[in-house]
Amino acid sequence: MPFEKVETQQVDFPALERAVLALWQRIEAFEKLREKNRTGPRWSFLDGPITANNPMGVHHAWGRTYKDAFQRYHAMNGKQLRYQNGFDCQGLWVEVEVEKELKLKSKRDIENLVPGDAFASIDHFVQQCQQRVDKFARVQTEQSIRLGYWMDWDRGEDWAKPAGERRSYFTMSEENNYSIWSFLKKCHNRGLVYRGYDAMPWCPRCSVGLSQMEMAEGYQLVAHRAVFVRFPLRGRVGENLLVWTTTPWTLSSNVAAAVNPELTYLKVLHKEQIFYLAKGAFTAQRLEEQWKKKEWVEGVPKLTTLEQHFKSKGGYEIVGEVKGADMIGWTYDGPFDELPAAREAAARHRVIAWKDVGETEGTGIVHIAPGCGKEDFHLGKAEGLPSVAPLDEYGVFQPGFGELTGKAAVDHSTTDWILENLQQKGVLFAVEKYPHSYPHCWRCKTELLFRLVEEWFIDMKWRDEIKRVVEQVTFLPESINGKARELDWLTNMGDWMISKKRFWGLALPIWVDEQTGDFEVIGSLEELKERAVEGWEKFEGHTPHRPWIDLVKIKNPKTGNKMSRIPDVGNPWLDAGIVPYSTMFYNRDRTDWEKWFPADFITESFPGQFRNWFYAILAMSTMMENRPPMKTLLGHALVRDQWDRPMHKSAGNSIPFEGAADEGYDLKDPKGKVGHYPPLGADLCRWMYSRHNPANNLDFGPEPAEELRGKFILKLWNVYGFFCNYARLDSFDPSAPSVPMSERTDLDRWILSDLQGLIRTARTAFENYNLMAFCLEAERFVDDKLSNWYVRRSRRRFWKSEHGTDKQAAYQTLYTVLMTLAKLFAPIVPFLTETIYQNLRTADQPESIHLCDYPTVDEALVDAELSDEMNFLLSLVSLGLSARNSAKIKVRQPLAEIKVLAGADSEERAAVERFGDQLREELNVKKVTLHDPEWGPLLTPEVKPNVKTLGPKFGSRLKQVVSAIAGADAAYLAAKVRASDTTELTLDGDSIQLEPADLVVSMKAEEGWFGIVSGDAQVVLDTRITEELAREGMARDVVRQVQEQRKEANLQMEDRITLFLGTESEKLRLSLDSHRDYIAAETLTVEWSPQSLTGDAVHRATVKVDGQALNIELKSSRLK
RNA sequence: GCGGGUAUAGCUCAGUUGGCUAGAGCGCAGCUCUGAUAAAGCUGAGGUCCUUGGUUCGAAUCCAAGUACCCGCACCA
Repeated sequence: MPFEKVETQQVDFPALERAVLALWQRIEAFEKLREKNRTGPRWSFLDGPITANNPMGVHHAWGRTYKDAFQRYHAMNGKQLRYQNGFDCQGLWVEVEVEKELKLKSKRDIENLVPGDAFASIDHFVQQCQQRVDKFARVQTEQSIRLGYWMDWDRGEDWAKPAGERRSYFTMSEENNYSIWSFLKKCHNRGLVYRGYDAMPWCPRCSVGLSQMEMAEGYQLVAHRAVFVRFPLRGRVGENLLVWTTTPWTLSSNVAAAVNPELTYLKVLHKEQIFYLAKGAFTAQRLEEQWKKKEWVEGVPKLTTLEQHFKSKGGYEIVGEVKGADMIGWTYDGPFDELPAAREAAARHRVIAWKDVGETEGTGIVHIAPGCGKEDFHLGKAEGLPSVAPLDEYGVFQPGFGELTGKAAVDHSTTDWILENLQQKGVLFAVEKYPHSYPHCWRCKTELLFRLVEEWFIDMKWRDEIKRVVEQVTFLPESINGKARELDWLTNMGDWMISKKRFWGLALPIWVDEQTGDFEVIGSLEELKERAVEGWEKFEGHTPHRPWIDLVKIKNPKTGNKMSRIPDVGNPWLDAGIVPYSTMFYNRDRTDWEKWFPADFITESFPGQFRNWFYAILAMSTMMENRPPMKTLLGHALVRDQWDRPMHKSAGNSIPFEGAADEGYDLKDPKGKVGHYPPLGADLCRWMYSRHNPANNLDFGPEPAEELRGKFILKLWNVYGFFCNYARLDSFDPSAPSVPMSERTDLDRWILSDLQGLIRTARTAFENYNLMAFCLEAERFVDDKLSNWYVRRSRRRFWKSEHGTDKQAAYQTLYTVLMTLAKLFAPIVPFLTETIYQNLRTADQPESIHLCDYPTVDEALVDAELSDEMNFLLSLVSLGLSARNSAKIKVRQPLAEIKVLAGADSEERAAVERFGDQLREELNVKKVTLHDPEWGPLLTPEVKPNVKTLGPKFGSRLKQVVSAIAGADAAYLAAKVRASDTTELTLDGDSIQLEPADLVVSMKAEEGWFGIVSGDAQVVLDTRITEELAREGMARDVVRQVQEQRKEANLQMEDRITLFLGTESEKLRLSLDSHRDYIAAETLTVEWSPQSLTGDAVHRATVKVDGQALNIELKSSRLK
């Protein structure tokens, strides 16, 4: 079976990949792989669900490459796998996109989609969400297939099935939702589910409260107008508290003012009024650090101290001090006491104590609005103060707030109105722009505000149980210390807010008796059916989503009252967190579940996940079974652009997956210039991801990609092409009997030995989830060892015309190496390796490389000694080339001799003896001599003064110092320098000190030789070029020029020629005459023409060899 | 503020349990090679392995402190 010719110019890798996809489909490669491993031992991978809300980007491909690579590796080792991909379906992110599509602006719009019919509206909206998920799940499926990700993907007819019956798992499936119900039931049985009334972070656009996890995502540095306002004290005429706030709208709901009892407060007299404020706050350089570090909002001036505020407003006088503790209980007039809603609070304004009040920001007196802040709420509760809740779910002032009613809290104009109003009342002391990090909705970027709401929580007081489970999991990569991060989160996290006042999501199975406040958690569909007293018929047949599930009512066994489901949907991390149970059908077949649980491996991008998915699966699994859901977790960092900036569609620096894989893409550089780039193909992306350190962000883009293509993909491809293109000419038969190792060359046995090392590295790397270690080693193997040494040194063995054992050995060796490499790399670059394999395989080998076994180490081929010796040889070659380079003699010019002084190591000497021929050829010398140390040194040190350093030290005495150095024993000085010792010299009776840097040591060889030293090894080259050597050098030049002309003449590699060489130069003629046979052999000349050739088919050129003109005329001898 | 991590060439990064003269790629400079050929290779310059102290025969590696950056948590008026 002949090999296909391999194109090595302009290879279209994406096209080859598409051909491989077609091949896989045609031969049903994936199905055959599953069948082959059907009864194998299990390897359980659990996919973290990808949000099916948009097309996948290149950043998703990192994790998916890992997922695929490890699965393929284990499959090649005969393991049985689940191959189940997951889609995350429910939640606000989908809702927001659907809102955009439908051009809806608020929750109100959603409920009015079908005018006047909230039920139908919600039903429609929920269906739209579901359809969006289906749409993008399909898109992502296609993209993943193109990436080469082998999963049990849904195909045509599968998409018509309910979500729960498809091949991939969908978190919107009934199985998933009801599994969460059983989790919540377990929590409830332990009394952990509770209803909380609290000031919660709230997004006024989405009309939804945010959990602690979500809060963390959305902090942004923004500047707000902060105000200093005075609260006149009651019963202390002319005296005021000075308070400060960055959210003026909350003043409308002021109830109290807090001071730190421990702090000292100043009485500042200003314009006949007394102002109280903390002593430390008066002169504090506010945000000094941030200003210095440039953590600032552009255009915002530097903050001034409070003292400066007073100065600039007409001066001040400090007239006394008072302890914070002594201020407790004072009463004051609030800024908006005239509002009806503030009536109750107005009567009770007083100064309260709060130990957390500081004096580095603000005034040391904190305005407390229990309806507008978490701390405020808890303080108010503790102090028995009323709460004023000013905002509705859209962040708009409710009735009772006078002119504020109907205004949105975060509107600029609302703040304007408030400031003006305070000004009119004469209580506004100062306004400033204040930059600070403020929470925003992570989804829609709207500024959050705090609102008093009722939400549902899981009490996380059982966090220690989760921690014990976490202890059993291996977190990788080690350097990011994932376990510590997870434990840290578990220590600090608050209770889990599981409710969302939205539409598309898990229906929280909480039914409430509104009259008594009793509530129940339903744990399954069956339980609900049993308990249902109303609405079941209408609900039956629907998925447990709004609005249908809301129709079902149950009865409170205590009171007989009807109980209704709370309208809230669930936090989406519940959806993703239950998948170790739901996707393995925990509630359906516990035995089967046990076979796959816990997962051997999960991998996701780590930023955020320690409080999201990792947290959710760990917490939920602890509650369900008190067991870790996975054994090993591999996290990876983020994909950035090639300039290390975050990728953003809007910045023009994100790369769509299709662009990277097939279509090419545009990219805007930091200067704003847009460039168009060709596609990379999936394998190149996969290799980029696999070779990268998962702990570090990856800078993805055309430049790093090109670099890798050049140094790895193309190198491998060129070697493969080299092999095939010669093997087909020679009709090499891979199934012919193998040449015994004893008859193979050292070079053959060396590359095979090092190949075993690479196999070992590969296996260790895959087992330890450290692909980088393997890929970097693989690059070195392909580049340095295979391409740059083995193939280069072996080329002539392939070219020669006779078909002897040596040629067969070379073919067999390279064939083995290529086949093995293809299998080693197959899990990482499945397309390229399949292409190579398909061309190399024989009929008796499996149809696809992915049906092959992963290579194992053959200890019989390992020869550590040979590897060491070869390494030394490589360093000698490098030394020799370096010597030639320094002596300015090009490699083409042959030289008479090289002498090598090896180190004390006997292996090094052995290497010189063993590989003398290699050294001779590679360095183009006639003779290699191993120098015996007993014959004396090859090189002697020569020490020169370093006048640059000596000049400043010795000034006018420099000349004397220089001659003293010249007079000293060079070997002694050199030894001192080598030992980094100070040298002492006597100069006119004085002793002078010379530092190592004052002396420049070089190693000199005897006349006519040029030497170089590296560690213990020394190499000297005979640089004397005799007439004969010069002639030979010229002959080699002639060969090269003729070859060049062959190429110019468009001759084929194997074409024979008739050649005429004409020159006026006597030297050149002599060279030609004495090397005629050599030139003929190298250039495939079968006939020498004594005179100028004639005819159209003659290719003519005049070139220069050694400065002399040479006429080259040649023609293909076929045309004769 | 609390906790964790990192700091190696101009840039991006490797560097296994402490062990030769600390490496690669890109970039830069100078070359070479030419039947893998619109490919490839070599050589060179460039290092306070963040700083200081400690442990050790020996530290880029281990320990402590400091500095800078990154991440996580808490983020407040």
